[in-house]
Amino acid sequence: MPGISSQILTNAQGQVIGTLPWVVNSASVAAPAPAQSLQVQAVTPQLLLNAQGQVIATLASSPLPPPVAVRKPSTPESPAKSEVQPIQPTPTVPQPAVVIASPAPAAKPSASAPIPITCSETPTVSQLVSKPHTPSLDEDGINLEEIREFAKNFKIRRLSLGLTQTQVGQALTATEGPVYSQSAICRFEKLDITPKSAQKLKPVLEKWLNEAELRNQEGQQNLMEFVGGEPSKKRKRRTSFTPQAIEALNAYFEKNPLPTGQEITEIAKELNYDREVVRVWFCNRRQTLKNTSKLNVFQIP
DNA sequence: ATGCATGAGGA
DNA sequence: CCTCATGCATA
Repeated sequence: MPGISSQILTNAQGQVIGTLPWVVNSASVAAPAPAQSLQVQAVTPQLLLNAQGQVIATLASSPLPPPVAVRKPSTPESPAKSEVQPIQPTPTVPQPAVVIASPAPAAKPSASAPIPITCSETPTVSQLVSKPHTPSLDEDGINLEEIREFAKNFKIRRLSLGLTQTQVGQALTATEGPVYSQSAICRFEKLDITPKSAQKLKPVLEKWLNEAELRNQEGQQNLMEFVGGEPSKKRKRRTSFTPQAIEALNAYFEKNPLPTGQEITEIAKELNYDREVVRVWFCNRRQTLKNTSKLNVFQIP
């Protein structure tokens, strides 16, 4: 049915919540599309963002001048700045070789440049010598700047690939090594985590992203495609505190963020909530406070 | 994007 | 019990 493209609607997390048929200029769509087995998006996606920069929709248009597409010989910018990584665990996985349910690898004879990184900069002596750098390391000697830099770049590059946090999480499941959820991706991007966690995630995401970009260049967009919703363990239903309860809890927290077991019991009885739920509330409150006062305090996204 | 839950590890 | 790293579920 030429002339009709689909419009995919997603929520803030990039989860597909619906699709709409969309009629486009029929004159531009007559592509027989020979090699098209079962993938949905072999096109360059265009993202629609809201005020908060969240993806609210994805427009998939067909054969039109690709805005942000393949570019391997030239390097318009230098998103990947050469950076030294002091303590890289050096994973013993030489080639994880992303294994996804893809129909056929399809011989793509086109050679690809594995590492499109180019340093066209000729550093001057002064640059080499006097590098103010301001490494701003944290208590554990973690380079916060580097993390922030990468987090920012990661998001940009992820969006350039037209991928959502959810998709990255799913794709990660298919690859070997550590796996992280949409939540983790989200928190990493906004640095709503401890520097320690961030440092752990960085290599994983970096490696994955590089491979994803490579696939993209080769047209092999079959990086993901997996909706395998496997049954998960039963979980206690999330407690929803009333506004009054929240208010009371916050008041208690201000007075004493670390109540004793006895105090917890009293508070729980007072507010008529399960004791364990109240205890966990305090734990989470303390944790949230910590996370949002580290890497995050310096930036205002 | 975030709130509550889970589970490992440490006193 | 606490902290920490994470994730499911939900707003």
